[in-house]
Amino acid sequence: MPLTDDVRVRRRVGLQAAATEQRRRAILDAAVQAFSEVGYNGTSLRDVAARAGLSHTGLLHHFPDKPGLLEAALDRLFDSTALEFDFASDDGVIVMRALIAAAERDVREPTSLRFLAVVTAESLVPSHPAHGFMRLMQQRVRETLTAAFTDLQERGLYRADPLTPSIAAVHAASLRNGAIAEWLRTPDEIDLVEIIRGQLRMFTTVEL
Amino acid sequence: MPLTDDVRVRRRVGLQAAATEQRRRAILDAAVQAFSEVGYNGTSLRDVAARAGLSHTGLLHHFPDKPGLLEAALDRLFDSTALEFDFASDDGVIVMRALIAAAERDVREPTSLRFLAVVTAESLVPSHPAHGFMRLMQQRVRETLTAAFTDLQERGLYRADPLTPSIAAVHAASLRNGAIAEWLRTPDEIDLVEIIRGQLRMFTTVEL
DNA sequence: GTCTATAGCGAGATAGAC
DNA sequence: GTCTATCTCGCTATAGAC
Repeated sequence: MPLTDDVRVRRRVGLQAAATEQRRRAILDAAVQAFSEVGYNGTSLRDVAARAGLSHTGLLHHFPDKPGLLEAALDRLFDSTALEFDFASDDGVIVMRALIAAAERDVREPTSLRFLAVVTAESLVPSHPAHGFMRLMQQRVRETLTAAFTDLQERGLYRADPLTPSIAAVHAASLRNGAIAEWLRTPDEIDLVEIIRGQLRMFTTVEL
Repeated sequence: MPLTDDVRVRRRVGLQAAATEQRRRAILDAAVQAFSEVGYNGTSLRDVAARAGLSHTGLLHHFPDKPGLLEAALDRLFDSTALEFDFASDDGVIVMRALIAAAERDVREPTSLRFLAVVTAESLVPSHPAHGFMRLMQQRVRETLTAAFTDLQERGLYRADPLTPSIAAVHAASLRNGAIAEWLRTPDEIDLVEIIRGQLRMFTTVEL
């Protein structure tokens, strides 16, 4: 039972909603760009708004405040990443390959990576608005990797002994984040994909 | 040939210089504390000055400006670290053991570690005042580790093949930085020393 | 060497017109 | 839905008294 039966009204409302959605996307794109360049703390709402082509009060019509803007940008990033790569698979081999595929995509298309790395780095201090979110993500990544290495071990494809799967998970997560930071500082001196692939190879007999 | 022969004047001047030096140290201690808690960007000169027990203008008598304060704090940290641990040794085994000893000290006494990690993280964005300094440090660490692994390889104590010493250096530096960040977020869930020792063991046959 | 006072800026957020 | 105008705040840095 629609609120209105007038098809012209519905169409107009639909168009408006689509335009608003497009506006929101443009603002989020601008925010990701700005955050990745100067960090969340270094970015002003006026800066984001200018990149998106509106005033900062116009921006605040679409998002409640600055932390809300960051949260929306992070949510969108994680939703799209989950769609693209199957980190949730039960199969450890698939997770290993997803890690490498994600690194290859990140090197080709580094905007999202830079955004996430910069915000992750900033959020090390507990007062940062994304601190809690990032700690949750860190724990989820560790759990995912632990499950993947455990699966490999049960299938006889694991060779990192005496490191346990949960220790190996910390190794893999730490090296990944550390290497991303090194790569962002000196992209010409590091082959990020090979660093990550090289470490995962030390943990499994599967060809990667 | 002293500027004055009056021993009382020399003594008074010496006492004053010592008091000033002590004041500078207190300010640097306060700055390291503040930076480690809320980061360089999140810290105001008023905050540092209050912790050190003087006004922010009084602080600016001892340091030229905010970037100058950060630089002085970083210089002091690296000078004291170089005194305490022999990272410059030609002997790869000594460097490996220094890395583990430094981690043990860091876990016991985490203030310096937290300061360095937070500033390292923040300085990922190029506009940060410590960006250049940290990139230099990153390259120096890589060179040091490459030399250490090369030394181990020449003495038949290296087992990370097919990883070359320079690749292993990136692995070691990245994992160290990444693990420090993980540990600072969830200190109870990670044994930082064992993570670092565990990785170095994968690279050498020496008992660590 | 340290202070008070203040200049000057840029930020986040709100009010109200259109 | 977007704007201009404004409020209020905190910051770095300087000037000048003591």
